[in-house]
Amino acid sequence: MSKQELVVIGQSDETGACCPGLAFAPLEEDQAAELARLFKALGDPVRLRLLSMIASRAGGEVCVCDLTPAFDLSQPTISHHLKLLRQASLIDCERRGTWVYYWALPATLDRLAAFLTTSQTAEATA
Amino acid sequence: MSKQELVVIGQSDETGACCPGLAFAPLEEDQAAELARLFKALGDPVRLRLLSMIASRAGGEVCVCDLTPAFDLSQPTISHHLKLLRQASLIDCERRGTWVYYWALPATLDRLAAFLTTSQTAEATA
DNA sequence: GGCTTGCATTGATGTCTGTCGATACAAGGT
DNA sequence: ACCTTGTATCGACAGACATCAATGCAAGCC
Repeated sequence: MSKQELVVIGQSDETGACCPGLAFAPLEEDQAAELARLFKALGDPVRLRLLSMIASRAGGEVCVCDLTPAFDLSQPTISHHLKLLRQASLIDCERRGTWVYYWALPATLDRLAAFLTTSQTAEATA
Repeated sequence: MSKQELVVIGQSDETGACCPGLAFAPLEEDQAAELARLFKALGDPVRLRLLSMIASRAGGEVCVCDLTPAFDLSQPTISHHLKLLRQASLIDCERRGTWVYYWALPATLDRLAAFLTTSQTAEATA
């Protein structure tokens, strides 16, 4: 166990447990729309790589200037993908001086993970 | 950075642990493409509802004739979405007499859930 | 001030995708 | 054999999306 320093960012959706999990009850229409929006954000290889690069970063933050050169794509395209990830509350960013830094929002990721998990877990107390 | 080449995409199903999890290492390009394909299948509200209706079904199976009338969409459209879910290995089906029955494939769901989970779990034995 | 660099936004374009009607196929009943 | 019903496939079309070049904006530096 390393001192993981899990930050628990001031996350948006309070409980996060919007729905009982895919395998336990049919989705309501609005929940399906909301979740589909999030999964759609994950449904692109560039965004998945961006997100993994950000989420797996040691310090928890990545400068855009480190992300862009890792792809064979134009700078506006990377910026566009980062925006979509941000709109899905999967990442957030802050400008510090000249550079902009991105970090992952684990709450949203864990919420999606919980939704997909088919085996019953204890945390479904909501 | 030399022996970076071990690709290990041989697997596909069974164990499911294709990659160490989004928060623990940047994705390889092939892995990102493969996972994006799966998430894209989840990135539609109709498919999410279909999948949850199938996965949460008591007997484990649902007849298409029970799925189609639950939507305000044409029968070919539902059939199309079911095909996409099947191509993502999220569900499978079998024809029995006149009707076709669908069931969920938890392995793929759990694989995606594990990939999204940000906290370290014991099963990361790969 | 003016110049340079890092990143976001805009506008355009080609491709992908969700949807439908029409049709084909499969199986059971007559 | 024929008809009926359940499901999949085909072809077409409108809207969404990924991508780029051009431009805008913010911040540091001369």
